[in-house]
Amino acid sequence: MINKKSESAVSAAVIKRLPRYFRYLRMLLNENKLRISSNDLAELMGVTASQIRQDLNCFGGFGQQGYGYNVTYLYGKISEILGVNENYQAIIIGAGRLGQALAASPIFTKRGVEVCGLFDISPEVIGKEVDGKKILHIDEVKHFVENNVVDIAVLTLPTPFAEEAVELVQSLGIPGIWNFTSHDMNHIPGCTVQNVHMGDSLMMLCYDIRNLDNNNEV
Amino acid sequence: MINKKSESAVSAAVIKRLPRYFRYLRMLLNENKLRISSNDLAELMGVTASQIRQDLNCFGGFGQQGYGYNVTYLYGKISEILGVNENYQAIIIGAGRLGQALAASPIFTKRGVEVCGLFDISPEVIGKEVDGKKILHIDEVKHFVENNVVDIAVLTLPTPFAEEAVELVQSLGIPGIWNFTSHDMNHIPGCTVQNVHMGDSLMMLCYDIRNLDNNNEV
DNA sequence: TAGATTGTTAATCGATTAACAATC
DNA sequence: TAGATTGTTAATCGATTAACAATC
Repeated sequence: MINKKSESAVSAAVIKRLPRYFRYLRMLLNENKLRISSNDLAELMGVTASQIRQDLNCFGGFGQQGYGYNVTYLYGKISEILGVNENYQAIIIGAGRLGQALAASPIFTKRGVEVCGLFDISPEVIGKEVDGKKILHIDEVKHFVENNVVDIAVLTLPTPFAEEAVELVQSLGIPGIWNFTSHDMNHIPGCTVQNVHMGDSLMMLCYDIRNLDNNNEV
Repeated sequence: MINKKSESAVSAAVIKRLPRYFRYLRMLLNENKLRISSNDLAELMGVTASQIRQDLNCFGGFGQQGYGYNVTYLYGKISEILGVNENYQAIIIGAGRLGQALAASPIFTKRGVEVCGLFDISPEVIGKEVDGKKILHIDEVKHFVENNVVDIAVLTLPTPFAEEAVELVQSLGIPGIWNFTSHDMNHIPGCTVQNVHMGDSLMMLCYDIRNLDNNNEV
């Protein structure tokens, strides 16, 4: 059983780093590294050992003085914290190129999430099979959610339909929204949202390129 | 001409917020709002007016006392800062479902970036046209880059090939990497990198769902 | 036991917010 | 001019880093 050390929520700054720990620990496991100190992990990841120890201690003492951290154990704990073993079920709303790409990729299964349905409005894609699942008409989603547990709605439809989709997801009582549109979604009552905002990432890249070697005049 | 106010670089925390300002200002323009105060914008975006004024002042005084900000002018300035008018050229390395989805989406053009080439190794996709551009064999990329200005390499190939791809991009002298693999890319000499890490986003979503209503026992 | 390394407290640093003088 | 709102300095808050006592 995992409990936060206190009643106070763990800060977003810490949560944001957990998936990265998860990735590095998985890598260590693949290399059959069974033990690692905060110092060695810090060097590997390019962060401070202090930060690693502080971060992990938000959730409990996973290490052992004089020894370090057992990689298998720590990986398991972080998986638990991140809900990797919860077998969350996701539906994809908007089965265009992006929705289909995600459905066919290992991104979900690698993290213990299962895609259980795809929905769209376009007759061109409805009925098509992606990764063994048929794309259904969005009108069927209500019936589907009533008969299946759905934890996550992946929004891969065009941005102009984002607001509409949020209302639908809310009305269906799906707790998690994974938002790929460029529509800002914050504070949706009853839902928790992760905004991917790929466009923002591209713009930051452009900023960085432009400012690479002090060439900051126009 | 845009200059940072001092020689010191603007903090990453500020840069990360610029695309969001860009989005909101575009929205205001679409609504024919020609003028906005930091207070009104703050309310709209759910941040403090102080933060907005501080952020903008990293780049210059774009407002006017007693009046506020001219939306058209401010949008132009932020576009300039983010390099929207630089007409950056991107090639997509890995023209699978995700690469094709991005190439066919408006994500690039909306931000003034142009996709000038797609590359892959799979005979199944080579020769195929996406958004009017033919997918070429990766062996042709060197020749292509020698004859075309390329600012950005979009890495949409499977993670196991990420390291190889980085070396290639580096050797070609492409300054910007937009990384969609789950391979961590930091401190690549000569390159600036933006990691999308969609998987991390999905994991944070799972964490949030699991911790929605204090259900933090396993 | 001695050495190593954690867990945790204290110090530092940076980012956010508040306040207000400058000024349109 | 008076009112409004910025640009900017000062105060607060939170996050990161350093230090070290606890302990395996």
